[in-house]
Amino acid sequence: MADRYADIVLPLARPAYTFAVPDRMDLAEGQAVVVQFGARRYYTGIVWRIHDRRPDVGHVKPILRISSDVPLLTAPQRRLWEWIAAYYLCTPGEVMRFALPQLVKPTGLSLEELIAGTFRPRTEPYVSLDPGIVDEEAFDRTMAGLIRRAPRQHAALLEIAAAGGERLSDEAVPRRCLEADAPTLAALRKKGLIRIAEHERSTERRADNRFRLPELTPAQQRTLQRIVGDFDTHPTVLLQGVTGSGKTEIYIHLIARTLADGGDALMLVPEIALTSQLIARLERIFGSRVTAYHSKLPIRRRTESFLRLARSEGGELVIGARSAIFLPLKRLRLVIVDEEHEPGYKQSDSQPRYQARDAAVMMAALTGGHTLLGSATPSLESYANACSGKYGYARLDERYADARLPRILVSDTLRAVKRGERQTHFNRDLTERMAAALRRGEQILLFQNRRGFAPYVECPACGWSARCPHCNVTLTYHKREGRLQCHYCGHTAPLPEYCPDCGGADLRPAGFGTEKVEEELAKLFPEARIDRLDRDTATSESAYNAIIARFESGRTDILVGTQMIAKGFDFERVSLVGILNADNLLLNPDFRAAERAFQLMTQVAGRAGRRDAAGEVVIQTSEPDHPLLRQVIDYDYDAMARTQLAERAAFGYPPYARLTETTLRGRDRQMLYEAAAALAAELRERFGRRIMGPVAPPVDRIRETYIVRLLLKVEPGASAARARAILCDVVRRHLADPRFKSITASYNVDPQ
DNA sequence: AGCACGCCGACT
DNA sequence: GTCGGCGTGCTC
Repeated sequence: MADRYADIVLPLARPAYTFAVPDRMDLAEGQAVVVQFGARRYYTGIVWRIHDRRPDVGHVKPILRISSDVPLLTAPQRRLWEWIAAYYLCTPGEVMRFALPQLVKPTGLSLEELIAGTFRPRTEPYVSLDPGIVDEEAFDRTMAGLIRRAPRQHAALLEIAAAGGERLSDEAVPRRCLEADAPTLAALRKKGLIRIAEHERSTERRADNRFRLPELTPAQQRTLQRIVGDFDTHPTVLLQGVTGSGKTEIYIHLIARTLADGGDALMLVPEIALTSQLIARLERIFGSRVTAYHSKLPIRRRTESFLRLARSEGGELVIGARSAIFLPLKRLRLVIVDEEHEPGYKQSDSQPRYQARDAAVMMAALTGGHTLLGSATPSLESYANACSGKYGYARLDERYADARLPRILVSDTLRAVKRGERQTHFNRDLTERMAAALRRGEQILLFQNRRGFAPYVECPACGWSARCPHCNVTLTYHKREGRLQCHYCGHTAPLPEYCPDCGGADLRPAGFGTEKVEEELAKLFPEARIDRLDRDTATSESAYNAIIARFESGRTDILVGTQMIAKGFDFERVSLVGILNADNLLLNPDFRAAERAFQLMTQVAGRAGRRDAAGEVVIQTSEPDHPLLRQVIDYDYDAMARTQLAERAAFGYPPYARLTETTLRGRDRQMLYEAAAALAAELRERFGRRIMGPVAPPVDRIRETYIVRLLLKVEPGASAARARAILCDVVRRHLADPRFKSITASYNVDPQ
């Protein structure tokens, strides 16, 4: 028999390495194995390909053992990894690091430790009757003895017996399913009447498919039919539904159909931490079929979900963040991407820098399933795909109960200042309406796109401002700690008393964030109950939920917040929404700025308006005539899309071009810029005007490391894949120059 | 990514 | 005289 070899993907930024398959090892592609890599390191890797070609190296190490009884990856998943690695310019190993974090053990483990470190499932206490009383006679005698002197123990025993089934048995029931309290159970255990033991958490699925589905309005019904019809001819359908039209109900019906057929459904949401309300609703309908998943769960929980799904035979519903696309759903038929326009679907900070929405479309294609992209304000990429017929398209324009969209008023801050109608950050247009709303006992949402108190501290006398010594940014003033902090490297410094430059004593926090807005509101409306929702106050899911609950129950009158207030919840009593400063949204130079601004303002505006009366929205800006505002006021998505698509076409931006961003980093600024300029020149020989830059990003130094970027634009029709291959090749050769040894390059394909 | 191998400063 | 700093280089 010929020698067998296997290419093993390891969780590293390296290509697959080839190991020898021991003679009697029964190995399949997609399995996890343990190998020795280097002198002292052991890794779990994934068998990518089995073949008989010996690699051209002196020594080929053998695979040490198979480490999983279930195949960890389905065939479509391996194809997805390959696609992500090829498209987003990383290695399959980097995809593995992210997709299977439970297999990326800390190093320094001995082989024994690594092997012993195989997964231990989560357990919970289970209670069972002691075998000694599992007998009608013995049980009755015991019960009779307890009924007078220990009624609670009597009740508890009865409950345990009843939970075990019709007939008396020592079957174990989960502790959490019992009403009996801990002391009672402890007493029973002490008497030897019951046993309590840790068991693996029960994983049985409920078998029935009769879900209690929400009823659809006629409009929703029509839209559902349209989607189902479009799925016959299009693997992907875009559902554009205005805020409050009930896209979720349609999702639920589609999920129910999928599960009833024995298929799996995956629902991606942009920020899973903020969707506990949605998860609860899905659990009420689909019971234990629901798995919530995101990368902030403890590894143990993630592993448990992962293995349970790997062993499942279908009928699963996963609701998760972008990382959930990597779960081993064997019968994936439906992927729903909710709020598909959200930038959070693109992973930007680390490899793999993938766009989960696009990966979802690819995954559904690989499994022959369907993808539904849902949004009130679709990304222009998806919208263009719908217009061109690449995606199916369904629209849902009716709000529930004919709820009207809130009226939007643009308030000119400069004019308000001139007329003396501006107090701190509030125009009179806004304060008057706030006062009126408070008088009527209605609630107010205020949106400010910047958290914290003041983004910088400056000296009005000489213009000095506090900057980070390690990064090229101003330090943010955190009032509560009374310190300055760098949001990039974490450096902190005390707030100086005097200006270090001119000795001036009048250092001022400048700019404003949510914390400052909150403080000013308290002065303006001393009797109002004010709360704040941003990353600083919603530090955990429970803190977030508490703020939301206070507002929902009417214990808060005014809620100030960042984007966070635009997500998830619908508040019935909100009659007024204020956008405190639209300027930074409108004047951002990014090519996506207008699209983002429209999406954000529309989303925030959608929070206003009760079932019975239209709400009002006040947008404060110094650019009241900006054409985008007209489109926001009219809720005219189509006009926005037409304008923006025309601009993108004229200037060659997505969806009319594909972008790849190359980032160069180095500690030696001079050398970095030299390398970048030379590289750009070399690339221009190949790509001409398709190369832009080098450009220093807004923050061009972080932790003593300088950053420059180059952008490659490839027009439709040309092969973006080929262009990227050439790009990587040129960059690799260029950086091989010994002078540029300390410079690193990274890529971001389709940057957001 | 890690870890080894390899050449220059403050410690027993 | 050695312990250890982190700069390059390799891992089937």
